[in-house]
Amino acid sequence: MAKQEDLFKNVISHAKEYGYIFASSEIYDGLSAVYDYGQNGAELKKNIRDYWWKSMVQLHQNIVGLDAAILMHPKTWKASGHVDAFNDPLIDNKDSKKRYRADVLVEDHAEKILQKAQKEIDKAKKRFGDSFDEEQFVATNDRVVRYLSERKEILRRLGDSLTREDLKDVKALIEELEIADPETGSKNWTEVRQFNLMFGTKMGASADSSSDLYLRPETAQGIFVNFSNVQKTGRMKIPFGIAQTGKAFRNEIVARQFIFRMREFEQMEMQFFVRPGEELKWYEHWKEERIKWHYSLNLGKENYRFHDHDKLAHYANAAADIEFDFPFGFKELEGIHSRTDFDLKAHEEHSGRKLRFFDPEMNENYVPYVIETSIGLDRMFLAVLSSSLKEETLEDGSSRTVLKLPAILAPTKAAILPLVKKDGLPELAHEIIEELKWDFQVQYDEKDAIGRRYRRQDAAGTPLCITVDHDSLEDRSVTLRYRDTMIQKRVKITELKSLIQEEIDFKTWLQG
RNA sequence: GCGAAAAUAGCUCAGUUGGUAGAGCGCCACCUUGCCAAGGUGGAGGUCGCGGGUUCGAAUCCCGUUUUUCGCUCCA
Repeated sequence: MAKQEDLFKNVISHAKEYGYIFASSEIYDGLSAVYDYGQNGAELKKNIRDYWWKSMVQLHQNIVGLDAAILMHPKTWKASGHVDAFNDPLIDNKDSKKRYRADVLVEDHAEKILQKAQKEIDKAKKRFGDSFDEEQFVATNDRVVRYLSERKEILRRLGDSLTREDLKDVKALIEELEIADPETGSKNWTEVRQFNLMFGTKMGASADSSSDLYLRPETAQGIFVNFSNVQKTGRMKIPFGIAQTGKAFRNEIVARQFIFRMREFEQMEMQFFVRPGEELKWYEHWKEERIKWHYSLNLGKENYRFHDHDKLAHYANAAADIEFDFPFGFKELEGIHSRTDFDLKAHEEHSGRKLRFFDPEMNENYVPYVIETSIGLDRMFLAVLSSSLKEETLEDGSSRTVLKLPAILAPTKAAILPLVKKDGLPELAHEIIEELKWDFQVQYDEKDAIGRRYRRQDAAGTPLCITVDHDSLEDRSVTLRYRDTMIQKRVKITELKSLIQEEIDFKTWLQG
């Protein structure tokens, strides 16, 4: 376990040292669970996104892209269920560490008072028998009247406080009523806090004319609300998919583990629309397709596993996660969900628009069922980064740090290194860069001994080094050195382009 | 959110009973070497997380606060 922690710390500090990931606004002490991608991180992230996009959109005639806005009409989140499902006042008990809904605690307490009143009524009923006038008793009996008005007052105040969002008063109420933890009896409570997973914001410059909006907590809804636009303008026939990458925001209660769970994160997802009844077939299909995509990057098959959900979300009829063995254990990397027609139907109801497809084969129209594949780009980034960082012991007993990124994802494809920084070698190196930069991200480095420069590129994840020496001036050849094997080859400068291309060829990578 | 720990140079850290900061690596310049890291010379860089307090004097003691990490908790 301690070893795992060390490994994770290594990944984090390596990510910073080599310009992959920085804490957000670090000069102001950082912002919790928000991170920035540095010069190399931005490249790696873009390359992962491209690898996904190409495999989804470019390779499938029936999948098209979309780039929906982060801000959406507020009704979207009513329809999706996000507004109601994640808007609770919560309170923690400091002793038992249990978390409760504050309003439920108070309501339960009020219910108990009602039961007390009921007991009085029942007792009286027994005593007086048939002559018992319940209405009169309830209106006049001191105890019952007191109980009932007490209960009424509590509920009135709770409702009041909640409407005014006065959480301090809810806490005060809990304290005044001496409500205890139902399980342990402890009255040691934290403050009441409103938990809403969605970030709110305002549209419109002045406060009084503005309307409340949310930053989207998932990108999926942007696809659903555009279903008809894309289907009609793209003349899409079922089955077809819409793919999208983009930022989403969640106000996580606890956001931890580096870029694994961030408040601002990027999703890559594809919603695949199918005929009702065929969804489970397609669900299996995409499970298989997606795991193949992951395997193609050679991060190690043993690092992946499926986790099928037993407990399904309100909208799903089948769901599985692809989990990855992160430095802190197997965790969700991608979700594949059979979302049924829940979302499109909900949007039909809330918008009053038809979100349907006329199926000529069946000669009927229907709300399509949806298979969703949704992968966290930042999580994929972490999976790639953490599984690529290796500490190797070489034959001579020395060690080197290598970032064995899949070459197709590496930020820099090749470093061009003059053996010495004189005798015209830097000039030739720059000529080579001028030649290669049109096709590849390449980098020049002349500082320090050649061996040290190799190691520096190893640690940064550059798959190839090209070294220019004195012979190069004569024979127009250079040394090509491979990061993973450390093997060196003498090659013609004119061959470089195709040799680099070979290392990062999309088809070769994806088809393994 | 609760509990614990930490915060000193870009990084890793030292700083003795309180006397206004050091090392190694890295970085920059120059010299030297030249195909698998750590040669020489010179140099830049820190109001010791922030705010108070005690004291003649605080990186060091006290209080508060912020951030980070770990555990618990939560997780469409």
